[in-house]
Amino acid sequence: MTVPLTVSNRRCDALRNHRALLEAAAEAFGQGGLDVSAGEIARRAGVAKGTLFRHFPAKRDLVAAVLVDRMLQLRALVAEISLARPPGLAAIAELMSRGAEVLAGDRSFFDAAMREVIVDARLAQAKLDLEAALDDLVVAAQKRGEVRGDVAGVDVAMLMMAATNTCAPAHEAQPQLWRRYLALMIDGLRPGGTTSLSVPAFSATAVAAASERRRRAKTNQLGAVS
Amino acid sequence: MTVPLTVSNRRCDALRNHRALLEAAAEAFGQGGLDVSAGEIARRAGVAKGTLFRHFPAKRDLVAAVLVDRMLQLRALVAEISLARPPGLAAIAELMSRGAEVLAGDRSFFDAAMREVIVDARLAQAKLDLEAALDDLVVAAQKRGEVRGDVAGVDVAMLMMAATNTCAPAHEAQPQLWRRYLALMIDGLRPGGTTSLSVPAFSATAVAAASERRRRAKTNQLGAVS
DNA sequence: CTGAAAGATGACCGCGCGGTCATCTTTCAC
DNA sequence: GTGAAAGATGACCGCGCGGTCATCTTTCAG
Repeated sequence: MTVPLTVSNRRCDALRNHRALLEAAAEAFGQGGLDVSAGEIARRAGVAKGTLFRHFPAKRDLVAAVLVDRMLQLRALVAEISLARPPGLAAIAELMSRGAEVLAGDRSFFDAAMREVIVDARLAQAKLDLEAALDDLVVAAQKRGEVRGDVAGVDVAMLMMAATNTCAPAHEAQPQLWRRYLALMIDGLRPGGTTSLSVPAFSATAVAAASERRRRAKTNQLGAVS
Repeated sequence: MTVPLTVSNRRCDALRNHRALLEAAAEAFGQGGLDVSAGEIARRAGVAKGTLFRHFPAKRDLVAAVLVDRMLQLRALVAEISLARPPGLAAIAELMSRGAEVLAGDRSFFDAAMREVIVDARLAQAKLDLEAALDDLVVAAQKRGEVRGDVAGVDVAMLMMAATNTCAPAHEAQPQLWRRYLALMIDGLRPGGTTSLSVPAFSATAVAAASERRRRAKTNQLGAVS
């Protein structure tokens, strides 16, 4: 029996184009948000539009792939900081700072992409991994009394996004602006806060469930008409 | 000489349609963001598409008009709280909470609209008024030692937007989620923070200048080609 | 070297958008 | 009541988008 020598069963030119498309998409989305057209991305990657849609059947698949890359990048950042630093608020502050740097480079792509509810198995897994790693970091800091007890890992991600997204319109004029608001938010993580959080943290599953509910409602409505 | 009896020199049906369009646009943008089409807004207002473009020559003029309304609403909120409460962090906290309620109802419209650099005299004036009122509130709280000395009025607005915009994707599933992050941010406003802000606050003029610079660069580039 | 399969190509499609305009309707001063 | 001007109308336009497909090109096992 024959065993393939290459790990991937795809042709080498296909692999090259796939990588070029991902790279071009990451750069284009980072500069212009989700409004960058598929044709423009194909042009930047040096391939034809048809090739793009051969590798990514719909635009949202390309978006999902770029998002997965970003998630893995953030996940690696958490791992790096967890190994290099004692757990605590300082480690979380460094993570937020360097993580926000990544997000700020994306302009509003990350934000815009999160608004679309994208169903993609790898993306979901990357999200779960990242959130779990963040939870570990937060729990360790809480045990040392450096972070208030009522926050979770996902809150750290939300605050990073809050700082970078809100400053995205000013990115050209004030590229470091997000640092200002991130600093305020980090101080808000200290224990001794006077304001009760009063609401549970962001929940991706709750969002997905609501989106699904709305989809079904719309489908039923359309079905009743016809 | 004849003196007009009506304050406006427009016909009464035109006034009615103008108001209906503004109302429909505010509701539609609040539900679906800037992507809601002009045709859809006209339909909701009960007029034809041509009528919309008679009152607002371009879609961005309609957006600007709705934004001005929101700014005035927030401005009135600041005035109300300034009169009803002693100045201090508690007053700012209430303002942020009630202001964020307004913004959260808009979903991501406010956010999306701020990303487009809209040149509109009345909008610019409304922004300045709002910012000045916020500055007064913050300065008073700083004098009482309840707010760290290195924040400004515009920071309060930025944090309100940060909390609501970041939670906008979850609005359906967790309509109160923004309260959680707003609470963290308010605690970050207290004095005694360990993190230096290190960057000046958001500046609308800097953003406008950068946008203008980019526009001129692009124009020159196109001009050189032809 | 060869041929068949995998991949690349770009002209093409339908759609819905922002915006226009010739034509019809309403208002209101006189 | 009347006429003229202001306003309302909706068919229409050009555009650029996401996505398709018949045709041509490249790869690579045998």
